[in-house]
Amino acid sequence: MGRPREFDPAEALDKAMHLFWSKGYFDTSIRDLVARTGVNYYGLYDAFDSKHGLFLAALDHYRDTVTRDIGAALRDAEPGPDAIAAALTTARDRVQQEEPDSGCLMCNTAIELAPHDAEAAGKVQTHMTMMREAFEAVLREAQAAGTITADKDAAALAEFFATTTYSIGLLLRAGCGEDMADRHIRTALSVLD
Amino acid sequence: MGRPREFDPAEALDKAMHLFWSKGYFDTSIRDLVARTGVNYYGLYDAFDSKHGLFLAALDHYRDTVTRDIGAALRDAEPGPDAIAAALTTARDRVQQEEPDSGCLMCNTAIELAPHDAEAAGKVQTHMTMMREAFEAVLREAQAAGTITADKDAAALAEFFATTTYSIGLLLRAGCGEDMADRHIRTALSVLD
DNA sequence: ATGGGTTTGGAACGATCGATCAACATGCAT
DNA sequence: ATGCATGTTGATCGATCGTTCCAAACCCAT
Repeated sequence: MGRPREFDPAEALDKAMHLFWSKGYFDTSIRDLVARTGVNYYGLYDAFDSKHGLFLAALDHYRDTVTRDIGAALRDAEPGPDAIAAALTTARDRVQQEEPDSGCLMCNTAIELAPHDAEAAGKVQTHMTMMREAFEAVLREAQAAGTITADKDAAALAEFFATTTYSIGLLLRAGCGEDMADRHIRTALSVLD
Repeated sequence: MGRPREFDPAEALDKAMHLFWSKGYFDTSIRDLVARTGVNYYGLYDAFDSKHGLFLAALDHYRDTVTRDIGAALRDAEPGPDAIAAALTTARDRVQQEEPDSGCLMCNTAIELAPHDAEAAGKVQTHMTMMREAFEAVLREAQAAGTITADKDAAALAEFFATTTYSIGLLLRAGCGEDMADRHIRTALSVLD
């Protein structure tokens, strides 16, 4: 009983994630978050404990939405170079449908917080590992199917493409433009030739 | 006449650069800078105008030292795959001799400030262009000398390796370790095969 | 030796930070 | 209809932010 809350925590988290995504952790204030989410101070603290707690929740939400879409694009295609290309271009698109120049939240967090925030660093590491494993699974399937030559090191390639996904976020956040991101994807894919 | 200043602005700038490099812009306070440089508030403001001015000066100083070393490694080697490899491994070393996990100041700035700070974004763009041009010059020489096949797109490769240099900073700052950076370099170099 | 001009060291400013709290609003259980 | 538990609202907290300022320290020109 008691008064029911007027906001939807999931919706608030999504809005908070987008703000952190655009402005980063330090440059986003609680007041900014209150304004963006429409949720009052008490509600935010009740649901997420602290600014830091809200940020960690936003990282999880990012993994469950944006990263999920990239993984889906990777697995939906026939295992081979096209699947890798689909994942990378999906990363580009998924990140560009955001406010311009937001980049990738995980990449942004890796740089802004990882060296000085163990919890955030852990989320980034987990994310990076997830990406690497997803790429590696597809690469091994592709090698089994013969769409990628078997003499290549699948583990090393998986790491490389996971890092390339981050690089796309980096390029877009740096304001280099979608064209440069595309050229980077094309060149990166040539390691499969 | 008047009392002579007790500190060397160049030395102070170098110390400030290392602090920004490690902690980023927002998480570094003027008080931190005063403590690290040993220079008083007045001296810092007199020499660099503001925290932002000091940061921009630090970016220039970074270009003139760290980036310069990478460019030197690139040009000192025989034009070809080895020169590219030398530049990338120098980037790795030059960045690792810093406090662990500092990464690359330009890459860090691209992500932390570029979308919301036009001046910082300009410095990053200039830096990126410098790197790209340096790689492109060497790649064209290598193609002329025959150490890299002439059918490859030197401009696209130059962009790719400039981005790869940033990626190395990203990996190291994310705490992925030097081994992963090495594997990334090795895989990236395979686009030249 | 002394006066004038500059730097030093750190106190102080207003603004804003993350976080808390108390007064008020609200809706369910009775 | 009433009481009570919960949510809302926005003022407020102490800390810290970037920046400014001032008195004391200092050196050089005279």
